[in-house]
Amino acid sequence: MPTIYDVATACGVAPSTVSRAFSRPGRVNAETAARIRRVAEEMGYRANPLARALPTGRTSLLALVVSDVTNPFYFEIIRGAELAANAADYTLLVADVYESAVVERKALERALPLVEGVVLGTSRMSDSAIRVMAQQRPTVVLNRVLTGIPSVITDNARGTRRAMEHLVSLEHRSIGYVAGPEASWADGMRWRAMREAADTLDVRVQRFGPVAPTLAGGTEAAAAVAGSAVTAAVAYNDLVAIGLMRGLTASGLRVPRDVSVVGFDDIFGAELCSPMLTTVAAPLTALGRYAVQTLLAGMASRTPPQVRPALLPAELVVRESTAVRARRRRRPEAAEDK
Amino acid sequence: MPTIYDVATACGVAPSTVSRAFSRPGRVNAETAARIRRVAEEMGYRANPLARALPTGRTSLLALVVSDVTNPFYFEIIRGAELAANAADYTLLVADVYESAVVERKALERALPLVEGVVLGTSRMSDSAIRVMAQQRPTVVLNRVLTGIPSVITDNARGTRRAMEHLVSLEHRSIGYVAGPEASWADGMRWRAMREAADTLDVRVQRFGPVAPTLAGGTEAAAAVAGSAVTAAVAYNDLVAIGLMRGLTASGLRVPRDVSVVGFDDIFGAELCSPMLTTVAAPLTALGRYAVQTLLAGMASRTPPQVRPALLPAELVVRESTAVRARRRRRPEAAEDK
DNA sequence: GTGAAAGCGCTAACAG
DNA sequence: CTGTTAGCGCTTTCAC
Repeated sequence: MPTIYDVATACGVAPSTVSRAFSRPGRVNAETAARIRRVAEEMGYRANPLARALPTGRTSLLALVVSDVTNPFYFEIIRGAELAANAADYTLLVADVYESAVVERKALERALPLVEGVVLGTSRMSDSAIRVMAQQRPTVVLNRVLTGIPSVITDNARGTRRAMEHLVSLEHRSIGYVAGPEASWADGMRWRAMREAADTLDVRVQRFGPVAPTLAGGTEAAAAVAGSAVTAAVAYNDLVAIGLMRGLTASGLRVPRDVSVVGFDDIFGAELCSPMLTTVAAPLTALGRYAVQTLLAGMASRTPPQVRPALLPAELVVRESTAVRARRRRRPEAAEDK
Repeated sequence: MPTIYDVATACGVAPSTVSRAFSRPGRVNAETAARIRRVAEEMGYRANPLARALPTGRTSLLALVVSDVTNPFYFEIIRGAELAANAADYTLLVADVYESAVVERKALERALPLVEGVVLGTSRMSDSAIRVMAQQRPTVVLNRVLTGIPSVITDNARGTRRAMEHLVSLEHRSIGYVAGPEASWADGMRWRAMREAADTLDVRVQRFGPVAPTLAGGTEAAAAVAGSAVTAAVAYNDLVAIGLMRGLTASGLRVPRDVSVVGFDDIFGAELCSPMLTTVAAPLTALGRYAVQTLLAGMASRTPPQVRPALLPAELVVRESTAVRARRRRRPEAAEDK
């Protein structure tokens, strides 16, 4: 690997001139600059990023911390973030923390000195812990609002409203919500939006759960939903929705004929199930992309950037799990046992 | 951020002693070492990884290049790789290359000077390009054999045999294979293993396709499969298998009552579909883990490591898409049109 | 516009 | 066992 010195001697100039030719092309004679670049090219010279980073701190590395790489929710987010990072000539470091605040701290400790900024995807750390680390490096949080720290979130309220309007247009008048983890900020948001939409649209809503945000969680909620008067249900997320459909089917109901089901997020898998899931699609790629763009912007301007969270629009994707309410709700066999 | 100098003066020793206290604890007085560590701890000293890497080249960074982060096939691989990397106190850099050889080169160019080694997951680069980059940094390839370069692959032959045995035990005697991309090394492997198993087990096999390795590809193949005498089909991968089930269902056949279907890989989603897919599960996490362990081992010993590819066992996961062959094959409605 | 020189924070000989 | 001395390759004043 040739160094800047090799190029310098080959060009008959000082190393500092070579350096300038790359970092500050304006401040060097156009001709010499061109010559230097050409020679460097010929020699196959590549600046050593480590050596550059040591005096300047510019590592061209950004960290994206995800709570679980294995969760389909993140795939598109990672993709979007990486796209934006690469576009700005940054490399993205994805750290997986297995849903553990402890691992998250460790991963951050490891990565922080290496990166110029970090985006926290659904962090498991406390607000105060996040604030502490935000002082060390520019930070953007995803799916969480934290006053003083830039964040980008999905417009769940609007998405929920769209879902409700859709169900109402399908003549549903009594709609259930299968709640996710109590601690989830998104869950609170969604349930509140549902109640508001219910008021506006003049329909009844009923809350089930909370359940774990998994297939099993959804299945677990099926009995209660089946036993209720509800003709449609919105679930905390797609996994819960799919589990719910499965449980409903197992207890003798048909989706969507007897009960319509709507999920949240539109993860990979929402169109793998049968019936394919109608869901409020989170702008996953955009979320990732916008998060790093916000981060980059904040890094560029030394002033603390936008204080209010960026709201990215959610969109309702209508597939097969929702249909016009049946004239009469068929009683599930399972419910008769009770 | 305190530096090594701050710790040194605070302890009344030379900086090099502090350095030694951390990197070569044996070569320094146990007492002073302890004192240094304690003081460092108190001051919140953290070695600057950049500064350490510059003279030594030890960045504690490994790269994992995946052809598409968005492909569920990789989730577990990434998880496994990250686990192994972290266990060895390395950080994993995941680079997504959007199925493009060009992007792959670029990503590698960016990451190579930063990392100590790289694992290539289903690389889109040519063999020779891979060999060139393998000279720059220790390399391990996944799902591909490349003489001279360590690789770790799934034991597809055995997995295929298990699938065939399973189908035969279910009384199937005529089995189809829906082929994936011609260029796929795994595809050739699987089809060959099927033919061999067919000989051993005395059943007939028939090849369909090739189709794209996607849901649509599978759906596309459904007509041909439905029109054939085959009572069971093995698909190139899970996505194709799910698409196939869907297509079969659409043409009036029932899975598994009329046709049994088996996939490959056991991606997230294989148990989301209905019926849940019986599939030859690739040891995804193990693949990732073993790849970085192999890489690390190769980096430790200066001798070029194991030359023959590591074969990781595949396992048949029986779910709902396979069943005993029906007495008589019901003719699909669609097939009668032909 | 260009060269010289002083580091960035750490490691690795080399002496003592 | 410990201190001294050079760097790693690049950037950045500061002079000229």
